[in-house]
Amino acid sequence: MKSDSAHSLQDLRERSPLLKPLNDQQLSAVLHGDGPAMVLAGAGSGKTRVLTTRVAYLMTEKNVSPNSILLVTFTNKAAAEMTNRVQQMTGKRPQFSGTFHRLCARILRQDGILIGIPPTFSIYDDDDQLDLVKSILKKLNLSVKEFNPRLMLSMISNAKNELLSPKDYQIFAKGKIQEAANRVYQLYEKELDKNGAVDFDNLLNKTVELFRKHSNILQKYQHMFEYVLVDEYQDVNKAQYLLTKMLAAPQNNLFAVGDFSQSIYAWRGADYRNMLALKTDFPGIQEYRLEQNYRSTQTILNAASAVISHNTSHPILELWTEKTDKRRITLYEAETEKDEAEFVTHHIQQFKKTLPYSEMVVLYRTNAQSRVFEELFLKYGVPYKLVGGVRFYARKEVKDVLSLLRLFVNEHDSVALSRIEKLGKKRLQVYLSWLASTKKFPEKTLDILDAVLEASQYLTLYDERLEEDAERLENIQELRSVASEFSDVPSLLENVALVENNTLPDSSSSNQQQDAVSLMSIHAAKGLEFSAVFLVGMEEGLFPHSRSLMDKHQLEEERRLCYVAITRAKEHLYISYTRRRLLYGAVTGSIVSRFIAEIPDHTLERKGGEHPVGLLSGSQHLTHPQHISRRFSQLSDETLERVLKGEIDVESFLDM
DNA sequence: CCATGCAACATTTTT
DNA sequence: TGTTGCATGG
Ligand SMILES: Nc1ncnc2c1ncn2[C@@H]1O[C@H](COP(=O)(O)OP(=O)(O)OP(=O)(O)O)[C@@H](O)[C@H]1O
Repeated sequence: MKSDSAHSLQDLRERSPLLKPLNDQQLSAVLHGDGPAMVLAGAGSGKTRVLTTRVAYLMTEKNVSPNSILLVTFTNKAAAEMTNRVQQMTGKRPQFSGTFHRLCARILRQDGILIGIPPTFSIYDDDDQLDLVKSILKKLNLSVKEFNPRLMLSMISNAKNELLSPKDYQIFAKGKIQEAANRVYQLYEKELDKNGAVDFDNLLNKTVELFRKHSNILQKYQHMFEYVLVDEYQDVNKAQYLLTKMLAAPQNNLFAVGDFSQSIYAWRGADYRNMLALKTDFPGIQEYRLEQNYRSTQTILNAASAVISHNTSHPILELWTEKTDKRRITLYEAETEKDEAEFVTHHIQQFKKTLPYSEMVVLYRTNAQSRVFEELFLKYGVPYKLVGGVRFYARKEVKDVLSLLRLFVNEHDSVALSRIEKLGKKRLQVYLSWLASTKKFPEKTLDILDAVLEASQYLTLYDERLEEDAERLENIQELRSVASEFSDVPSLLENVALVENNTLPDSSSSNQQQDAVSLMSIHAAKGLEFSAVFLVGMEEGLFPHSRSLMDKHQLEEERRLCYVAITRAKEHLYISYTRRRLLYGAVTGSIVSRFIAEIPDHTLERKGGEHPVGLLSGSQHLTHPQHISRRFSQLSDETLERVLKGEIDVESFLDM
């Protein structure tokens, strides 16, 4: 198959409409026969196109049953998009197409009982996890002042990402903080067990455990999934790596696609070196490369590649393009974040003459930055769509109602229990006895939800005449309408836990429009593309984020994030930063991001501010000594703490 | 036992 | 800035 000459590739393209829109490199990858393969390719080179086309090709030309295809991606959105494309091409959908977490949830519902996980298990999100950690700290008589629950949780999560069980961790834990984390971890896992609950990390880890302990179950799934295809492989963690390896065996029909330079999830255990590990674990693996970029102009690619070339710890894949549009990247120095947003809004309105809003996006490092843009968009009537941010399902009233439902499904869920208890002991008692004494519950999900609301008298907590309460009640209505779409409560709960940060589909009219500008974090933009990209807030401390300045690897991850941001743009790229910015309510002087200095000058066209870029322009303005010194002392304290705990090695500490 | 108010506090990124 | 937790008072 792989020895096809260019001539017969052309033949194939002629014969199959499916294969027509592919270049030679893409086509060879799609046509890969059996056995392991990986596609290494930079941004916009058609990795996703190759993946979806290969699935279609397997199903139509190779007579592979859709039921034996496993297609894994990292977000539900990407999964939906891929499923769609495959369905358009073939009219069929793979047996499974979704995230690792969803796959694991499904497997554990089915077979988790073998390792003590009941089919009714609750899924704990980070709020639930934090609640659990806090309650354990209390139980252990450890002060939350001394042992920050968030820190405890992240240490536990890091351990889990390394697949360290509580027993394993016990051996490594050294020093006060780690020993405390160790004690918490031991209890934490016990509590999860008792509660019949699984946290995000355990969805993956417990599935690995299940496969290791019960080879017959593993075999069942191996048999089911003859072909395993994974997108964004640079972002798999240890458990995900093992899962793909286990599931692909014994035929090893593994097809992994990725780009080192787009690895942006190291902070949650992802490791791009897993892509290199494939070469060791599958010595015969066939490697494909795609080098033509179809998305961006040469100018944009030049900028992206100049930035990423400052990274030294991973390979960088080359790209070229035929889009030779000479338009330069606009760099704008804004006075304040409001000025920045005005600038962006103005240009969006200009672009509207030639582009739909949906082809424009504002990208930022942190979700908090979306606020000013929302305000100005509202003011100027620009329709927008906020992706991510304050999660609908993280809102208090929504979580409360979900906790009521969780208790309905799983009475052992102590986190849900104490949440309801906070609403009043009596209310909890009444609710529990209703659960215990009711013989027959309604059938429909929505009817159950309504019965639950009635029994708990939850709605009486709010007064619709108060603005704030009215909004909460509205959110509950929204949840009701979501509920009505599910056939049973467990699947409602699972979806709510696993579906990524859907924004509140609130009533503000600008949210309802289909043609709208997107507002999202760079992380959320991975895999997407837009004609016009506004990359905002390019300031030291914000991007790269202050919490990553101390470690070389974290800084490189920020740079990869910058690469991802730049490469989202098809034609127009606007980059901006401010001279001073409101941070937690206080004015702070800003410093231009170092990444801007890494972009070649000739690709840029400067607007705003008269000061040369790359200097500390604006920083002499309006500095607030208190604020700055507080932030700096926090930084060094925390750094020191991490060095002491061994999270940062001494060498890189001295490097800083 | 519960509601209310104020102060401290914290903030990256998300499955 | 928005939230969360704690202290106060009913
Ligand atoms: N052979 C081709 N001819 C024309 N356009 C193509 C071709 N291959 C891909 N494209 C287009 O290039 C763009 C980028 O493709 P795709 O999203 O698959 O790239 P990617 O490598 O997955 O990108 P990223 O790494 O950013 O996720 C898409 O708009 C796609 O339709």
